[in-house]
Amino acid sequence: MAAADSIWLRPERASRGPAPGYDRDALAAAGVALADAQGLSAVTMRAVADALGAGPASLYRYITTREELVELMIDRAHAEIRHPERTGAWLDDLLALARESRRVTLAHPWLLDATATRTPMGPSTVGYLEHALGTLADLDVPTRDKLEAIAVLSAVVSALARTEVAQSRNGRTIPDWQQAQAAYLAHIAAEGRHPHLAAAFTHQTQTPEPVDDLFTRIVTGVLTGLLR
Amino acid sequence: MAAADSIWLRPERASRGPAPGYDRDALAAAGVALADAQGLSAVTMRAVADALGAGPASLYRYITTREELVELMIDRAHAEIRHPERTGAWLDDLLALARESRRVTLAHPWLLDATATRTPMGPSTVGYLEHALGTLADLDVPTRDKLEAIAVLSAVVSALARTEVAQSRNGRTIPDWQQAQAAYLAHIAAEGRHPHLAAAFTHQTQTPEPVDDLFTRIVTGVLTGLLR
DNA sequence: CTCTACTGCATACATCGTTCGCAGAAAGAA
DNA sequence: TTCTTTCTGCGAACGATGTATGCAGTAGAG
Repeated sequence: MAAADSIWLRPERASRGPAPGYDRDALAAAGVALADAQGLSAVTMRAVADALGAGPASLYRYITTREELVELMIDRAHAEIRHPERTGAWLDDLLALARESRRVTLAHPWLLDATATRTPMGPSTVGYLEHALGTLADLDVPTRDKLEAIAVLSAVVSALARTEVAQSRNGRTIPDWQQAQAAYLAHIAAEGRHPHLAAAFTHQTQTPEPVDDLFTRIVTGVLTGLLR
Repeated sequence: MAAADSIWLRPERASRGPAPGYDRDALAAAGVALADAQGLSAVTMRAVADALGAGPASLYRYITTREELVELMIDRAHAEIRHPERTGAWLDDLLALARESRRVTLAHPWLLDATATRTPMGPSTVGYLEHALGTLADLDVPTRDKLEAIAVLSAVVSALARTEVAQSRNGRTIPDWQQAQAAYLAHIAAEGRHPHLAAAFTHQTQTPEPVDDLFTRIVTGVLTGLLR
């Protein structure tokens, strides 16, 4: 196995030897269950092995590294993104796809951590990309602009989902770092050296916009700005 | 010290006891130097302590956790973002600020890892935000929209810088995961089940646009889309 | 001067990803 | 069938990491 082989190009089973007791899908499912319940950091090799009833070192018969396990988990989650039927109106279609992406991200918040630094490409992720490009097929702009718009769209959806997750956790227990950040910002605002920021904070007290409206408004703005 | 205290609100020196041998700035500088040279993962407690000539446990007299050290590093890097003079044209001003942000991010690529999941607020980060809001002070749109636009702008600048960093590393040695991903995408394109994606890849062979133009074009599109 | 609260730091610990080596099982070759 | 090859699960161990603890020494407060 060459060093630069994708797990998606490597055969799952060898031709010789005893039948494997597990498979990639089982590892991915166990990892997703753990991450859904306790976050991505709970997905340790030992925890996944335990969940499968396997020994800690057995996982390395299926993956070469922990990162590959996360890749499997990401693609498994991305498979939950439904591809809405095309209506012909590219903006509506792309909005529908973005909403699906948001839904799955909120269902698996650890995706924000897993895809924070890069987005590994697996079958489902590639399928998502193909569908997004298909949505824009009839639009007369350079292919380059379409790819850029899709990339920016993903970044924006992630950013929005991140703030949503942070706020939804407020209902239960507020993480230490958020409390510390809020305290510091309050101090800054009270200090008087940042008038625009202080003004922005007091303006914040109006009735909040429904999240769905906010999502639609921002995504629409970004997409129309990029695709004329 | 309460659990939810920001490092920026905690006094740097105690009133009693011997004079500290180092200070927060020295820790941050050592961390930045290590990260610039070998990436964020090279910033271990022991490595930073060694760089300072200190023992491994000494750092905890200045910070309570490794994350706080990274916070110090982030704010130190963000201090390098210059705040361009306001010309009165908000789009030009915000573009200039975005270019500064890009410049600093490319100078300290580890910022992409450090700020991937959240952006901790320190004095410099707050100063950046204040300046960005000031740039939009005369614009007649809701404050809410301005904050959103600035947040989306940051996300887009990071996303663009990430691809730039990935491509610039290509000049030297290509990381394994990039080779693997390229091989998989080539396989997908050759397979024929993803026509739009395959078409996009072949279209890619045109003469590349200068990076600065690409940056300006995308950021302009996003901002005009969001701020009418 | 005395006391108190800090300082640097050696040491230790728990946890993590990963490697190694071995006994046993199954597929292909004979 | 029998032999050989190549896989399987996995116990045990290794190196690295973030962090806690306890102690000897120092400097400002009283």
